[in-house]
Amino acid sequence: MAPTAVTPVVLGLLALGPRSGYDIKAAVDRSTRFFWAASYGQIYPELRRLEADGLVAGEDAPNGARGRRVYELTDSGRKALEEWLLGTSVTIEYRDESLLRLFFADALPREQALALLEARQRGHEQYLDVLRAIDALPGRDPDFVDLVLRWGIDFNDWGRQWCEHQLQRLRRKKRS
Amino acid sequence: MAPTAVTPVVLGLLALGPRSGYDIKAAVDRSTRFFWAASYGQIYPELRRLEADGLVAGEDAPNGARGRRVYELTDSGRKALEEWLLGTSVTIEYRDESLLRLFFADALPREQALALLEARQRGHEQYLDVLRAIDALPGRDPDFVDLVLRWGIDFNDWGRQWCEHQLQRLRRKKRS
DNA sequence: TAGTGCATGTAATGCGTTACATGATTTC
DNA sequence: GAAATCATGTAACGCATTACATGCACTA
Repeated sequence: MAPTAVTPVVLGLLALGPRSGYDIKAAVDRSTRFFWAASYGQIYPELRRLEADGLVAGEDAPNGARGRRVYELTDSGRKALEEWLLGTSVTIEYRDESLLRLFFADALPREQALALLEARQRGHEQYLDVLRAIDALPGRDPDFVDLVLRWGIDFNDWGRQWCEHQLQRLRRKKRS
Repeated sequence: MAPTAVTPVVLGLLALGPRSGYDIKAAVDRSTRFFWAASYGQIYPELRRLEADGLVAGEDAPNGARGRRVYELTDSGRKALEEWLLGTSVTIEYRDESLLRLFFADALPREQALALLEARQRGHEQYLDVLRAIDALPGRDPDFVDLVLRWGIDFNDWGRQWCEHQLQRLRRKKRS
């Protein structure tokens, strides 16, 4: 089966340990969703496809009468993950409404345009709060999982400062 | 009509001057596509919707026998743009395969994992080249158009340095 | 016992890209 | 005369989200 956008997340998360579809969705919402989202509508069908292809192995692991199916990576699954990790595809999709507003902000009176920059700065600050709260959670993550969290924190901190700096620059420019 | 993702781009670009659908697509590909893409399949139907709603006015402006329809913003179109500019929606969608790779890089031998960071750094460098070439193009842009281009350049420059710095840190850590 | 969380799954919907069709004009 | 660019437009396809349905288990 041709891999889809959700394939690497499922394989990658299963590489960190066996999980159910529900668990995978929960892990995504805690971690990769900031740069790679996935929904139930993708995860469950994908797990069945991957099992049919022998990349993951599912096993029923009910809690009492409540059904539950836990998947783990097979050897070919691990190999497929490593191949993807070493691959060269570079999908980047970015949609940022705040940047789009800034881009068209010349249509506004100067003060309102600058307020958009301030709003963007606050957005970074709020994001920082969220990520720092995740960072403060107990338990240590593998090195590269932690590295990516650090990226999120550093990026938003940079973005916050960038907005501040540009605000100063543009206010100076206005006066001159 | 309820506004869609493509509505603000069309209104915003028309605020910078009258354009055809083709022109809009070309402008998007030169500018907003980095953070807000749009395709013909969105732009042409949207122009007809906006005209039906009175937000833009189209006029046939053929080049010889070759058909061409140029649109300009009406007063209510400008008002709709300003409303969106002052709105509070904050759509952010981000899909970055390079970050996803890093996130799962613990599954690789250390050296190969670090190579992923190096690859990300090169990605930033290439992006920088593209944006700096755009920046070097003759003609000056409105302040905030220029600000967003500056953001792209500064962000990639920051990202490049971040990768470099983390590479050093992780290599040091390995030795200890 | 009511509410929340665990757990699986799918149908409907919406959105956006890709690819194609058509044809004129300009440029080399 | 060929190739690239200008210009409009749509149909098909794939992808992803949303929303819903179902029901068990724990906890306050």
